[in-house]
Amino acid sequence: MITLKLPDGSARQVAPGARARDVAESIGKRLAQAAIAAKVNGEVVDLAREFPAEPAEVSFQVLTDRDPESLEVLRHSSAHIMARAVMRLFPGTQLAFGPALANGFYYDIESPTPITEADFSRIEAEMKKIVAAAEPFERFERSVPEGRALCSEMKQELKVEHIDEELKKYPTLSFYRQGEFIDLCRGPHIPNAGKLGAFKVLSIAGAYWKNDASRKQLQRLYATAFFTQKELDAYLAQLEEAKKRDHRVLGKQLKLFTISQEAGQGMILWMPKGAMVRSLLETFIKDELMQRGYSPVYTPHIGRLDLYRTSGHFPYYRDAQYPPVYMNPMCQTIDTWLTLLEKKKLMQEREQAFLNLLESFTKGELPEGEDDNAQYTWGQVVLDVRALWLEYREAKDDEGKLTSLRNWLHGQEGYLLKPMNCPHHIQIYKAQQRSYRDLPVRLAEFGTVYRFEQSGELGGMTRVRGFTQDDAHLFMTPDQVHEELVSNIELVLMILKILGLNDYRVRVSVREPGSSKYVGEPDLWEKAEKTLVDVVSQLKMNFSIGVGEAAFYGPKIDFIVKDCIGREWQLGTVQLDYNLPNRFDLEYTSSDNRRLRPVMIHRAPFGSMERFCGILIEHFAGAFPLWLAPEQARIVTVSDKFNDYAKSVEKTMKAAGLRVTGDYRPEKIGAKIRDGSLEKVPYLLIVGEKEQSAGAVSLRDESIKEMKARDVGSFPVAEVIERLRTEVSEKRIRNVSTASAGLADTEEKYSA
RNA sequence: GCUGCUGUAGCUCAGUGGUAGAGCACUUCAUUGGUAAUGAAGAGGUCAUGGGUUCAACCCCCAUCAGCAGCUCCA
Repeated sequence: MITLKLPDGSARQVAPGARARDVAESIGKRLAQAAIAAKVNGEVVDLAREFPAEPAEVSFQVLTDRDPESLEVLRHSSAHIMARAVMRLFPGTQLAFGPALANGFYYDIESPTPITEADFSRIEAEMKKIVAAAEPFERFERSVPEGRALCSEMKQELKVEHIDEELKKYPTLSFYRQGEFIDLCRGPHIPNAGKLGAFKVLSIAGAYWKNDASRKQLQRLYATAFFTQKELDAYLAQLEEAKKRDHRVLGKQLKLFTISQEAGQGMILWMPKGAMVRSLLETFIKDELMQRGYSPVYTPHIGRLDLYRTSGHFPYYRDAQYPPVYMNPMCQTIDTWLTLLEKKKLMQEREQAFLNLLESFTKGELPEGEDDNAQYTWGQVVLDVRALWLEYREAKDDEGKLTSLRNWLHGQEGYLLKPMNCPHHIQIYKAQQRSYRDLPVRLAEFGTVYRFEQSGELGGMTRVRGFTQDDAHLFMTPDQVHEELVSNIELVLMILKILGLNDYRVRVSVREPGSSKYVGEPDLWEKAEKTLVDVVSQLKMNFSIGVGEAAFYGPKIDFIVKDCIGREWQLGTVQLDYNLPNRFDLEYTSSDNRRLRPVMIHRAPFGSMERFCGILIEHFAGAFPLWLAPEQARIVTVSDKFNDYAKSVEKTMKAAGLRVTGDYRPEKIGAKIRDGSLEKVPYLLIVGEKEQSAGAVSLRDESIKEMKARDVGSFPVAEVIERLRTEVSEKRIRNVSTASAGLADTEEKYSA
């Protein structure tokens, strides 16, 4: 006999081979009816699963629609039901994977005729039929060869491939049958399709087979499912609400920023109100940094290619950069030539074309008189090209050709739009002799960088091609590292706290073992990674390890927050770097007069101003705290008889350092209040007969939820000024809603 | 970059193979109103761009650009 320990502490005996469903029935009929799955020793299993003889004692729980695990089971089963419907409507469909997600599920498929949004209603109708039939999910097992044969027989080639690549190491394969539909699947599943209360097919998108961009692209059908229609409706309503606070929507409505097709994709144009918010944030952090011993610096937006060859940015991350700017107009072409040769993709025909081009440049007379290219004369171009042409023809093999192209390009003057600020800051460090007494040197700059993100990645302010980091580089002795790390982590935490951004997680990002995308010696990496883990552990922070998330020069601690539609974004970052000091040969003089290598910390508490402000817009739903509000108060006159008094109030308040405007349109007061409210002005100051005679304003606080309670009474102007100034200096947070706008957050926020 | 969808007035969106509409916003006039929308009139568009099909294209086809969803990527 097997002993089951139930959640209420009681125990039950069952014979081996008994099913979870039998136990549920023996406990109660209603429980059995409500049962979705069971949990045995922490593992969720089918109700029909038989208890094995071993172990003799297990914990046991019946899961009903009230348990969160059940929803996951339901959604996974829904994926099967959806796949079954698709198979009926699109014969010959290949199935890949169909897992449950935090808010729904998907199934990756490949159908002979592509599915479009227009098919969603048909798919849903077919699913309804399957649900109405309420057929059971039946599990059965096969040996690997038998299972493979079964998949092959069903013409499910992707499943066969998966068995061959992954599953063949297991002793048996499990399948689930639902009517005519059989799917290779680990389970568990709901007892029958009738348990699916409400569902909706949401979207279709491309997804690579096994998440590998080099493999074929399948169609991924997204949907969601719930036990009741009411829950589904609530979820869809939440999605709608979240959309309204999307920073792209609010940014337009509140005139915070714009992106113009003419200025270029991924380029944020800060409008006056957005710029005000950013400027206030910058001032805030700048003041903090000055107190913490940072030195502000300024560096240009472009830098010589050699600088970035030394740092490693240029060679390591070509794909993510704007192409370099060369003085010689031929360089772009030679650069392409070199890249093709490096990637062994230079066809002979193509090579000949390049050579012909070079040769054509070496011929002909030089133009007489004034040259119309001020940066690089034709004479220089011809001489340069001729030198390369001669050398390249001499090259005996690909190696020789590569060398000639490389040497030539290295001799050409070129600039890169800077992808990072560190090399420039390093030059400032190097510009003078550094003693151990000077360290740590902390150089800070709001540095604008440019990265050529793939076009499909761009969106709003959170993923852009030009952005400004609240960057700083700290140069220190090895034994100062710990203290500097701690103080920077505290800075990030302080900022998040002041803004009420409490929904974040911490990740220690380390290198991917065996990957070639990192510079430096493994033992330095080892050391750096260990240091970071030690520091966050010591600070008793919850964190996860992000393998492969490190920067190419070192590991980092990232602070990641969610936007209102549930996507995660890295904001603050603190990075430890033993490599760039080596590459740039940085030194300081120690107390015993030796030349030693400093250590660097790169850190950006906001990450980028663009992304941070984007997240903030969503976090506050556009209603910024008073200290950040672009327009802190707006004077609303009851009629224009009071405009003169209102203007004097406006002047007084502006003189007191508050950002105040006046609405002097000949509109009715209700309309003006409505406009002010929609524009998320924190305070509206109503001015009419009573206020004018009393030297007062009537204060309307827009952060009060109940509209009728917003009128908080009449106060003397001086008192209102005092009140607002206090709120500003306290950086009081008004009206904060959760960053995820109530979206289900079933994932573990932290893992230790 | 890939797959799919979308692009009409400043904004949100209707629309038809026979050269365009609504609401809001804007301008003007009237109204001087006490805590979420006063009324009227007016102005405003090469229907993303470039080709093609057609007697005729905003509509159909192709390409490009951009946006959205997702995948891949993200120093």
